[in-house]
Amino acid sequence: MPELPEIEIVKRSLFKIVNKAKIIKVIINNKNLRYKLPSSFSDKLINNTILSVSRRSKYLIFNLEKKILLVHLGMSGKLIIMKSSNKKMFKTSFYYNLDILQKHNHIYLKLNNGFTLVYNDVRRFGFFKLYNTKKLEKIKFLRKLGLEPLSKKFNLKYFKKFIHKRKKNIKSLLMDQTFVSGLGNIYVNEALFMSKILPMRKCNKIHNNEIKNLIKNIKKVLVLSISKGGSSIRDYKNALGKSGNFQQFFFVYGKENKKCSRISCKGKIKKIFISNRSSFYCDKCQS
DNA sequence: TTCTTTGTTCCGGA
DNA sequence: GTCCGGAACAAAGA
Repeated sequence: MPELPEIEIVKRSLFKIVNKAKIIKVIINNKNLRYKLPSSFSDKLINNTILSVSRRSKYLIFNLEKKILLVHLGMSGKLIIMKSSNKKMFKTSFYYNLDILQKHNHIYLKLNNGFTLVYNDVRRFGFFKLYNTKKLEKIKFLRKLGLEPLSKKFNLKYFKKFIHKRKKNIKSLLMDQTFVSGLGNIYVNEALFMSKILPMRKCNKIHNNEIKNLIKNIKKVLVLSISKGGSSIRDYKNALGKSGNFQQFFFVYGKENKKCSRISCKGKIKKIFISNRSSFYCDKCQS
């Protein structure tokens, strides 16, 4: 499930391939993504040059000359680079391998540099949206997003101000994209474990030193994950077909009934549902 | 057939 | 008006 680090890695891995490349052909196999692609999509996208790719939260922003192509990968979306001449494929992130099914290739963007960008999505919860503007503030998906977790402004002061008079549980707060944007279920579970805070704690009952530690751990787990992805990406050409190594860094996510990974802890990882989302925590060291 | 998975949106109640 | 939790939604695999 792509969250901020995975999107960041996709962005970085796309950098050399798509920058300054012109889209010379658009093939749509299935327009029924999260939002149905309008019939004008191909015509409006073709002949545009990709000036750069940036990221905001879990969104990829393809900066075209006079337009913006906004891409969200949903829960199973993947961008794959294909060498047009020999159909050889390169993954753009490490959280998936290359055993992908052709039938889930929904969009092909053929570039003028010999590469084709392929959008593959089993669940089709992702989307592509083309805007006739260069102004990010005009895009409703981006307008309401909270701070980037890695920004300096995401600190104790901001945290305290936001939770003033609020009392939702800490896990739902961290999942709230209008508060902090880019975290998903996995990193929220991991950061709370690292901070020894139970996911169901009310956010207004968490002490300042705990909040400081939590903020530190959120940044830490994101940076660590990006660095792991980076190292995997660097040799991705040699790692063709090799499955991702992402899961090995999880402490709690998907570890139900496993022993707590803290050496001195005798606890067990429990699974509960909070706001309909699976939540994992150690029953001994998180409180 | 039913359950699970996700981020996002919407809605009713407080 | 604002906040919160729960449900709905998209699709497909187990």
